[in-house]
Amino acid sequence: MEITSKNSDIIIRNVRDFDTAHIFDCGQCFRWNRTGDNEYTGVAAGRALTISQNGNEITLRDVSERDFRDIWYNYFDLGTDYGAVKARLSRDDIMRLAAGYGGGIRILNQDLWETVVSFIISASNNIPRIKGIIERLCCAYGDEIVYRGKIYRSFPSAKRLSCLERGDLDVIRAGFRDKYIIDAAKKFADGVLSEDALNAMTTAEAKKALMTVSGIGNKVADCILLFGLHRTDAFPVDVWIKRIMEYCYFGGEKQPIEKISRFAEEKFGAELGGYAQQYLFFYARENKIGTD
DNA sequence: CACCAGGCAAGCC
DNA sequence: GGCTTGCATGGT
Repeated sequence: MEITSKNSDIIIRNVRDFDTAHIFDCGQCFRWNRTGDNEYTGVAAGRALTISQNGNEITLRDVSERDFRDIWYNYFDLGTDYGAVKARLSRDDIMRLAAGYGGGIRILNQDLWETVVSFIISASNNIPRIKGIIERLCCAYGDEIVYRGKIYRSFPSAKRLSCLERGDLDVIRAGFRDKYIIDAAKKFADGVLSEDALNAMTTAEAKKALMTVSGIGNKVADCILLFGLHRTDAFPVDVWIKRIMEYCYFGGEKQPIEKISRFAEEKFGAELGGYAQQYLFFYARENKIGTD
């Protein structure tokens, strides 16, 4: 992997295990949209970015070297060897298939607060609508970001949302989830929960702490652990994972979620669970496993 | 137009 | 402690 700066772009050559279509469509993030051939534009960490890919060459448009080093390198998890992750997972035949199919997936290092709210919104919802609600939330309460002549909006802070009153979230049409967002905002703004404190905890402790927020249950907590705290031992079991696990590992027979979680823990272990989950989720959704 | 979506909390027994 | 039900809204 070689990183160079050209005009105001950052170019990454000979990148391996990186595919924007896989990364942005494996269900981990909600603020990236296709804006052209092999091109996506999104907002993260208070910055907007257009990224395009041509084979194993990546271009980040109008980005300073400083922002690349301080923000995007880590955001795209460029320091992790996904080839090694896939090699270890591929000792299992099913995982070899899934990891081959979504071979360019990377688990982004996203903002904790944004993942907290995003996955609270995800409960009993579909992905297009989740994206719409989050976009309306940012438009209503995020800060303006000007990038390449267009206006984008940052994800609003916990402090900003914590002082909202009942009804202020009507405009985002989040349904019954609006009260959960406010509850989470108050806990994070007051410091009852904080990233530093959560980072100091074991995964099990952090999960328990997250679940004190109304609207964060078992599954949403696992998503926050994996996507917001980068705990790759977390293995969120949603309807898609449940279906593909039943289909692949249980002869198509229905299983309780708890049993699937235990099976994954034993099979993938603490180090590979989260990665396995992403490859399976992408494979299941792209191939509509279990929907007919 | 039903059905259901990356579930959860509250209310039951 | 396990099981059932209501929840807002809109995508398919």
